[in-house]
Formats: sequence, structure tokens, C-alpha cells
Amino acid sequence: MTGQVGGARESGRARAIPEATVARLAVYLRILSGLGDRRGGHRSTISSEELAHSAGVNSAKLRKDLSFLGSYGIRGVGYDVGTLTEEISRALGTHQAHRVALVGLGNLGQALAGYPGFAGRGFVISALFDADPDRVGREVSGLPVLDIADAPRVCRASGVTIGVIAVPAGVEVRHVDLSLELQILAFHESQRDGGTVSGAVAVTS
Amino acid sequence: MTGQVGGARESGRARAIPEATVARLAVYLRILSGLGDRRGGHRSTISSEELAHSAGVNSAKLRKDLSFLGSYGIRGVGYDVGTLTEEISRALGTHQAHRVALVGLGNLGQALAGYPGFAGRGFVISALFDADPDRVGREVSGLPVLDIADAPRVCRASGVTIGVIAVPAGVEVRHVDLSLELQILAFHESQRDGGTVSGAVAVTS
DNA sequence: CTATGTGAACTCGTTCACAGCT
DNA sequence: AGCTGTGAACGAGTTCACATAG
Repeated sequence: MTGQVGGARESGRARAIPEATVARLAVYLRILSGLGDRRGGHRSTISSEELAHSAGVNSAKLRKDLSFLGSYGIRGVGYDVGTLTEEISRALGTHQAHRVALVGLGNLGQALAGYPGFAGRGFVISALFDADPDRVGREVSGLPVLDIADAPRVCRASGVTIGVIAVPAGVEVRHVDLSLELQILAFHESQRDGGTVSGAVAVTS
Repeated sequence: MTGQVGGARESGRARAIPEATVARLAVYLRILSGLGDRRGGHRSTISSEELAHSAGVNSAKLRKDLSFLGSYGIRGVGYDVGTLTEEISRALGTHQAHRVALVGLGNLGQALAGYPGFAGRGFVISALFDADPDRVGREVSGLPVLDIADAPRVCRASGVTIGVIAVPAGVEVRHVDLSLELQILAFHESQRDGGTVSGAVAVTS
């Protein structure tokens, strides 16, 4: 809600990366990561036009976004995929793995705990917590479920820096509320003639 | 991404509700719904100040938001809870139940199918689809899993208007990507000194 | 000649502050 | 007097268009 985001301690450069840009950088990074695999003749550069198209934004916005990281493009050519990946990773702080604690091991929490998708992106689920005594002590996906009361101590001790709260309601920084998303879609839906499917929410890992 | 949202066909009023306002109206509605229960002396009106505080926004923004629906407040008094609930519901199109199809019945999809939270807010899960032949034909939460190929026909026939895609990757209108949210948090985290937990994602129903 | 990097214009959303109803 | 409703000021974010580097 603040809009701007604190400037980095990094060397020289780095002004202050806008909130909206940070969100998109994560998207660009994912596209770049899944790029080396596919391209047959493994091109090592990519133009703003091409990357922007993949990300679903226009090229001017993409260039503006990348310019916050510094000048890593080559005029008349494009961006070196390796360098760009490296720089975005560095900016997002993804070059070092983040330890994640999962709170709440009901249906949803268990599904999340079993998902392999996080590890590949530098997020390691390091601790599980629940308030329900029936669940505490059990093991889910190879990790013991601990009492929520121990969370502060355990997180401090094991270096957990991010928490994922998978419970019916919770205090949060970023709130991914499915019902809310659905209501927003319902609004758009109600503005239409009333045909068939007019909107979708995708829940991915 | 368009910013403005089409004007309603409703009677007279209604200009064009901004995207950001629509998102918040859903929040206000939830607060109003869970209000009659708690308040001991069941007050029937609420001031912009109070509702805004509950929603975590300032009162000016709340009033501006509500003004898009028309003038349903009473100056010097506040808003009638019943009327306001009714009007927001109408605006969001929640006064009529929406039929939802769930696509993808892996861990996450099954968890979502079993969640009771949607029905209470006017969303009825009416059909389940999956592309995996091993899953098609099974039954989850009382509904048969159908082949994704039949989705267009079934959705048309049963009046499904919203789809929830719970698969590793998907085409979407609104994309709730946990890894992405985590990367954004990781960025904020990397801007800090490196204490303990500094951010959290809450996944709720 | 091509594609980046960026100041400047513009658009959308938020905040302010006060007129006006009850 | 109190609280809503809203025009106007402000600020963030996006788009434009072009100077500049390769």
C-alpha cells in the first residue's frame, strides 16, 4: 500500500523499485527460467518485445521495469538471458533459498505441504505448525507438525523468514482469498449477457 | 487491467465502478455479513468510520467506494446495515448463486472441492473436470469427475459461469499463484536486516 | 538500422477538505 | 452538531515517443 519499496543496500545503483514492478519481475523470472529448456537452438538473448509478449505486458513497460535493475540490455540486440536471469534473481532475493513455515494443516495445508513446486523456486518448507492438538505430533510430507505456540522459537532457531497461513481466516500481509476473487469475477459476470463461462480463477503452484 | 468496469444496465444510477472498488466491495460485504451475529444490541446502522476501520481502509475511501452504488447512507447517522448489504450484494451480483466448475482434481483441487466455505457465499460447485483418465469417473465430494473434453457442453447445459482451475499451470483471468506471492515477499524480506519472519501469505476460503 | 533506456504526458486511484443533508 | 457525498489536488503507475548506444 506504500507504493514505493525501500532502496537496496546493493552496490551503487538501485533507486527504489516500485511495488508493481516487483510483482512483474517475478513473472519475468519464471519465463526466463523455463526458456533455456524449450528453445531448440538455445538462443542466448531475448528482445524486450518477445519477453514482454510472453509475460502479457507491452514492451515499453517491460523495459521500464528492467531499467530499475540497471542497464543490462544491449541496444540493437536485446537482453542476455543468463545475465538477466541472474540480475532479476539478485533483485528479488531469490539467489538465496528462503525457509518457509506452513501454518494450518487441514485439507489445504496438507496439499500445499505435499507440493513439490516450491522447492524448485528457492522456497524450502522448513516447519509445519497447527493449533489442533490432534494434528500436532503427526507427520506430513516428512516433517513433524509442531504446536503453533512454539512457532516464534522454532522460526527464530531455524531461520524461517516467510510464513504461509492456510487456515479459514488469518492475519496476513498478502491475502489470497478465493471467495473474494470469485466475488470479483461474479461482478464481471453479472455485467454480461449471461452466456456460459465468463471468468476463471487459476490456483497454481 | 482496463481499470474501469462496464456500467450496469440497472435503473438510472450507476456510473462505472472502478476495478479497485469492486475488489473492496467484496471485503465490505463480508464484514457486513458477519456483523449481525456478533453485535450484542444488534445496531442496525454503521458509520463509514467504523466499517472502514474493520476493512482496514480510511473512511474517505470507503465513502467514495459506496458512492458508486448510489446514496444509501444517512447523513449525520451512517449506513443502514441491511440496506447496504443488499445494495452491495446486488452490485456484485451475489444476490443470485453462481455455479462454479472446478478443473483439476489433484491434491489442491480435491481440497477445494471439499471446502464448505464457497456455498455460504453464493458459489455452488456444480461440476468437476480433469484431463487424467485415472481420475475421470471417480467421485469427489459427492460429484462425479468428468472428462475435461466435455466441459464446454456440460457448463453450457448446467449454467456454469465461473471456472476454478487448480492445476500446475493454466490460462486465466485472475491468477492466484502462490510461488509468485512468495517471491514478492522474498523481495521485501531481502530488503531487511534478516531477522525472523517478516511476511506471510494467507490462503483462505 | 535495430532495440534499449528514459523523460514527459497521461490515466487511474487515493487523499483531502468541505459543502450539504438530517 | 454530525456524518455523508463529492469536486479538486495529489501521487503512483502506464504509455508514448525519441534520443542514444551498438
